[in-house]
Amino acid sequence: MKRSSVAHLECSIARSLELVGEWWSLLVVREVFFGHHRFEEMREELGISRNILTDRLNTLVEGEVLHRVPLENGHHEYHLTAKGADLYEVLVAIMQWGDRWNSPDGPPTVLVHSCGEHAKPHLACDKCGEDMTGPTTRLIDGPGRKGPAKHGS
Amino acid sequence: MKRSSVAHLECSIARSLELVGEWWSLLVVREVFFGHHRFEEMREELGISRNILTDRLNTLVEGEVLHRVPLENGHHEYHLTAKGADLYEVLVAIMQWGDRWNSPDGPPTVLVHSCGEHAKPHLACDKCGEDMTGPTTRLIDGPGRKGPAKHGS
DNA sequence: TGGCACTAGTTGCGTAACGAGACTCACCTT
DNA sequence: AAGGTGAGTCTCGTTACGCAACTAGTGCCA
Repeated sequence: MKRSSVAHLECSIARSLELVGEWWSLLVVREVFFGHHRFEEMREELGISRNILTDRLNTLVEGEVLHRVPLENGHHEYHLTAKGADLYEVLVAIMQWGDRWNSPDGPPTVLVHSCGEHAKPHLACDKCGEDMTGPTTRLIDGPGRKGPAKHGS
Repeated sequence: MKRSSVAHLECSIARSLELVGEWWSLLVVREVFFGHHRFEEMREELGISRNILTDRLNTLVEGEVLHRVPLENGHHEYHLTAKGADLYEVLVAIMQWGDRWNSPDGPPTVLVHSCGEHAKPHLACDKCGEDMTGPTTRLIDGPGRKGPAKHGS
């Protein structure tokens, strides 16, 4: 049996994970964010096998998260597309969760904002600017739902 | 060979994925966020095999993302711990990315903020309140880094 | 131009993870 | 007592992953 697709779920989380939810995928994207654009660079940094890295890079290129930039010497580099760069918030959210719950000695890496502070980003409402934590929100069906109503409108 | 650990990476992203990065894990957490607390409920909703769901639930309980709440009839439910509830921002970030890039017909589910608007949450700096997109930030080493410096101090 | 090194893979093989369905076992219902 | 439901376990076949060895395309240097 092939690993199940989750495309039937009508859920943006499932659709995203279909593309970047495999083991290693988000870490490869992280490498590119950190400025490691070459195959061998990523391999040494992550300690991933060559064949797996090849597979993940191909998947990410097909999914338009990365694109290959040819170099003059016949080699090439992997760079983020706009879609890939937009994963920034996902990686930051995951990093912060790890900082809070899985880093007893403090965060290994800290974000600095252009305002000069060691900032902890948080989710804010783009309409009112207030904090958007779980209890302040609810879910409703959106225009992209084709199946039976799920969250009430 | 066992699937590689990524614990050596000294990275909160890697540590987080070590716990919730497996196939199905975040979708199981999503189910609990959506109010599906029972084994059969999640199984039917996700279409996941029983043995895999058993495994993922055990891993998430061990990792203190979920905990079992016993019911009077001998059964039990799975609920979020504080650590699990804190994954909210991660799931929202992933959902929004999917909304933007993988939902041509519009988002299947929409977040409504308590201010009454169909809001798109964004990352804001907790110090100055301004937007925190990639270009406005940089990374430096934090107190939890034990290995060689990586991002400069 | 033969030899060596570097980069970026590909191939083959062994092990671990996953998927489907059958089976178990406890409790509930009638 | 028979049947149904919830929550798993077991078995077995397929897929994914990890490693090491191999290949192919430069680049360099003598």
